Amino acid sequence: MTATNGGPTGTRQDTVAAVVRQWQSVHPDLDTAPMEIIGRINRCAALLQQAEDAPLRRAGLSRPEFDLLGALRRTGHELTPSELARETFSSGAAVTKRLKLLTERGLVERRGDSRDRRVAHLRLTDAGRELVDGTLPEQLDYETAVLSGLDPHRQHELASLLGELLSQLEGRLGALRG
Amino acid sequence: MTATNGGPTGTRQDTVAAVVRQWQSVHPDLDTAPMEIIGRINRCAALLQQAEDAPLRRAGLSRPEFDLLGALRRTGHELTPSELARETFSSGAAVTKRLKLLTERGLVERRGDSRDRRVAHLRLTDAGRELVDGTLPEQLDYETAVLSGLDPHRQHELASLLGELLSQLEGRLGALRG
DNA sequence: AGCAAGTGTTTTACTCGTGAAACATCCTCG
DNA sequence: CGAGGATGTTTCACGAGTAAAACACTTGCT
Repeated sequence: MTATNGGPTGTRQDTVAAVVRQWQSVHPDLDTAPMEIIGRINRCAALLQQAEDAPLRRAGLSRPEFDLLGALRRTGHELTPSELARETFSSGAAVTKRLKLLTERGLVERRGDSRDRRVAHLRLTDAGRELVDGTLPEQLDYETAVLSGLDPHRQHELASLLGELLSQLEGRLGALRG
Repeated sequence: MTATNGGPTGTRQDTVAAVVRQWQSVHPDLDTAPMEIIGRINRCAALLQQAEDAPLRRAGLSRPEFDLLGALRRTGHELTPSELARETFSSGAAVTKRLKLLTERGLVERRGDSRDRRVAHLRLTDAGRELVDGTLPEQLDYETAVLSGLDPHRQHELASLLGELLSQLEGRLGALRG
């Protein structure tokens, strides 16, 4: 009955596998393979977001906020709101809101462009940079721990496959039309 | 300068790789390996959610709504609101709201338990079941197309690694404490 | 110069999800 | 039997994101 599994390597079943099995038994004709990737990515993302953000929350930051600060830190120079939106994959409106909060908290400073008075330039304050630099190592340690159930070889393999998928998606999406 | 890459296999770089490179150059001491998995999972999930839901939206359903209907369909029997919440990994409040809309749309029916008058039992109406059965194949076809950039062998590999990661996460998360 | 079109940013109105409290009902045990 | 606590579900108040409109400014054209 449980024939799809590779072998008795002690691998406990994940919830997505169970869901897929249910669908198979209701619609044996359907090719449910995509669920095993997409369903798992979604579920992993959800679980990781819950777990992963613990060190960030301790620093009083949400992940989107940290992403914004991180973009400023890692690029090493000022960014405009629209650049921040691109860099963090969020909408301009969301960036505006976050910037408002983060500047109020003194983590980010705003400077108007002298030539073009529409645009703003954002940079980290000292406090902001210290917060990022202090939080990032903890965050990475925590993420390392979260992933430690997978041995290094598999982690590398997974990272590489995800990279391939992602670069395909980033290149091709938008070309597809439902 | 660009030494970490495996080889010139023609693989276009994904955005996460670029972000990781930036961090490396700012903090060469940090182990950024987890980002290559977690960052990519998050980014894939975001991209997939945008793309992937096209056939669902045509059916007038959001993904959470479809997940709810799908849970009823694939289990094949009635479910209570709390079972639906568990099954779709969402909060009870969210399930209540979705059920309200879906029953108003005539896709789901509610029946009170005769013994315990607190609990409700939900089932698909004929219209609901037809909608699920009509939409799922299109959805799967679409997902297949979205993933088609990866050859079948790699898809299988990826699914399997994600399954391992997910079952680790589902088992271990909560045991970790930031 | 001065207007139209374009671009960068913010505001607005709205949707959706959440946790906590409220509500309804059941169960247990004195 | 009836109070107290547990359990299933819904309501409430709120936070966060979005698309589209509004706003502010620049640029190019005549």
